Amino acid sequence: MSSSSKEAILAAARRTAQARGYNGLNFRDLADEVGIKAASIYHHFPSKADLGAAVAKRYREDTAAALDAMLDESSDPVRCLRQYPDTFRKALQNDNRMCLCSFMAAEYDDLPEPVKKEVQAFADVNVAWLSRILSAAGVVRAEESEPRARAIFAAIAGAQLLARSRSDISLYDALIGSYRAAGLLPA
Amino acid sequence: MSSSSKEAILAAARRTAQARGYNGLNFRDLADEVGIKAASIYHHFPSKADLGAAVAKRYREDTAAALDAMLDESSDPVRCLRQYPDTFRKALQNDNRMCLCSFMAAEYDDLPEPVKKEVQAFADVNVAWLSRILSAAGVVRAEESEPRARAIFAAIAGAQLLARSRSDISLYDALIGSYRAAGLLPA
DNA sequence: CCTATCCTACCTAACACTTGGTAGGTTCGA
DNA sequence: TCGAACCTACCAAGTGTTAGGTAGGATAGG
Repeated sequence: MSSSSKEAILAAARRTAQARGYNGLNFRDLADEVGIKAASIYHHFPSKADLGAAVAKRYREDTAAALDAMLDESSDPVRCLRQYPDTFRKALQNDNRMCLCSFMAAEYDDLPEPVKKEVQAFADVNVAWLSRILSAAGVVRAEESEPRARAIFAAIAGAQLLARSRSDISLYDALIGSYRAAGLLPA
Repeated sequence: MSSSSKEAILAAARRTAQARGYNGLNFRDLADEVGIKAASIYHHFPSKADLGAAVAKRYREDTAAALDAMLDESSDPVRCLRQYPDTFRKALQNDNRMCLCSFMAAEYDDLPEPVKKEVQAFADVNVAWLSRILSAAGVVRAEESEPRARAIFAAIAGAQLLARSRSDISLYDALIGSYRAAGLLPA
């Protein structure tokens, strides 16, 4: 298959970057994981910056697809809103990993320009989706749905970060519970 | 002065780590900033891990002192609660930097054990302070003050992260405003 | 049908550079 | 004269990246 190695590189890079960030990526380890040599990665990606951008782009696309699939499964926006935190929970379940773009947000100063763009695009996808759902659910006034979407996105990213720093997924669950109790998320 | 270089190293390391993380620290650049040679840092800190732990410890102590000073200035807990987000805002104002321990929470997998401990201790300090203030303010039931404190801490860290990824401090302000509007923070 | 050519996907081997860390000095004030 | 504070000079490991090569399949010309 023409793309099997390329896909394997993308997948391995995503896994690593969700644990060690963009700066934690290196061609030798990546190549080892895929079963090829470091130099061969250049056949698929012209530079580390390009690889990083490709990984972030794919991550965003996958997330967008997952969110849309959630909508397809249930047209009840409140149900979708309840399920949303699970998308971030999955990363923690996966060996205490975190959202790729949260990590990259921290690394922002060191990021090549195209990667920065992708990080922002990821946030946009999430906020747009949340905003739509909030509107549909009617839990906030129309003009408040986007600010609220942003607040929810930021708060959940923060919860994931804190839970990661304690390797404690039950802390994540508790934080989401507190967000609901406080009224940030619908109870 | 016996400690002037040591203090200068700590200060420079903190500045760098708030922009590039623990992995972004390196002895040569650090030494340049302080005006000494890289090897001389080893006179003050036996290893990078020790330096990292010392920086995080000092960061926590400084934060604890600042929070206590806030309490001294005003005994009104609601007022303190309103001021709390400013401590995170300052980092953003300082060249789009972020909380040292949020960055290190992302880098968690790569952190030496003593540094991990300090990262957790920093969160503990913040949560304990917030919890005390929330109790004093009586904005939540007593048994909810600690969970709520955690939720506030996590949410604010997330807001800082998102604002950083856009180099947009007004986004941070807007997020804090949304937290208040949603009821996570007292209005 | 055979052969020359080309392309894809990979390889080995090296490059220049950065990293944390060490060995062994020198300087200088108490 | 002793030790704190700093130095020069180095090392081994790891980094992104490049040069140049090879195996094997597709393709086209005779």
